[in-house]
Amino acid sequence: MQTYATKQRKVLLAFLEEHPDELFSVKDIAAALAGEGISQSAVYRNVADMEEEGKLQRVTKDGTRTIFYRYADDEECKKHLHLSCFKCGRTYHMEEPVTDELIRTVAKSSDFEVDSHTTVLYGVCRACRTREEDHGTKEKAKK
Amino acid sequence: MQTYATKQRKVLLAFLEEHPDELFSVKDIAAALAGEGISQSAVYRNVADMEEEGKLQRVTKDGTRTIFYRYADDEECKKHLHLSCFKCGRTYHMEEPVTDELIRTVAKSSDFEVDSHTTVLYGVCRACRTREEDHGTKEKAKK
DNA sequence: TTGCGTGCAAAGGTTTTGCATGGCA
DNA sequence: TGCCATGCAAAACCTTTGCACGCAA
Repeated sequence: MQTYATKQRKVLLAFLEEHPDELFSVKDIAAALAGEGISQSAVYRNVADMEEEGKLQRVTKDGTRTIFYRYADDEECKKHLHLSCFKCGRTYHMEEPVTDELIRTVAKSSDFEVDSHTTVLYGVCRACRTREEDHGTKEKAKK
Repeated sequence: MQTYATKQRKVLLAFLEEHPDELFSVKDIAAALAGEGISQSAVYRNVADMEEEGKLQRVTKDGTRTIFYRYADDEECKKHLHLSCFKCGRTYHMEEPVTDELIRTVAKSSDFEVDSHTTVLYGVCRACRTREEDHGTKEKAKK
């Protein structure tokens, strides 16, 4: 796996490295790289490889049944868990000590070894909560 | 949404209630209910509704690109997070106090509100770890 | 030169939809 | 009776594959 560094792989990798923390479906990637000389099947094959190699983390997004990916080959990122806001789609990085504590806690209480590469915590980020509150206020004000 | 209690919905619900903690793809459900007089499209439509209503939790399973669902309408289950073992696929229920603590910790450290309905922690359960160790031992013994 | 990875197009699956009909309230 | 939900089949999508060719090592 990943024996040749083809032009297509370089293009894909470069694209992903330039957009860390963003979520892409295979389709998104194919569309973004449409002019770069990489076919749709090459995207599929490479994404599948990269997921196996652990360079991509799979993330789901609320409404759709589609699977999204996030570039996750950063060394630092391997040490902590990620938070994905399902309002804005932004990715947040949990602090390492907090991550470690969380993993230890679960290990102790449930005898379960959480895998930080596969696991993503979903919820709502600060920015989105604030925005909602504002909306709420405005809505009230209107009435 | 969910205004009529049709025969098909009852069948689907009954099936899911009988198999809590198990993961099903839409296809699995359609297959299991093949003889029950519910069409594939009805399964699709109902599953989509139920997911929106929060009765089903979406879970990913390693290899495949398929999305699985877990019945999650139990009142107790709404109070805690779930752990999904990616070796055996079993679901584990995190204790409520631990869940609360985890959510509080993340809220405090990252200002992020974890949603226990959307979030699933993936990893390896005790049983699977033990099994692997055994294998390891056996492998060594062989050499 | 060797053989992996690519592109293309076809095949294989999965999910969604339109429309007429049946069944719940 | 009035509508919502279903079934069926077609359409729309998405993903995988076979094969010949090009390119990295």
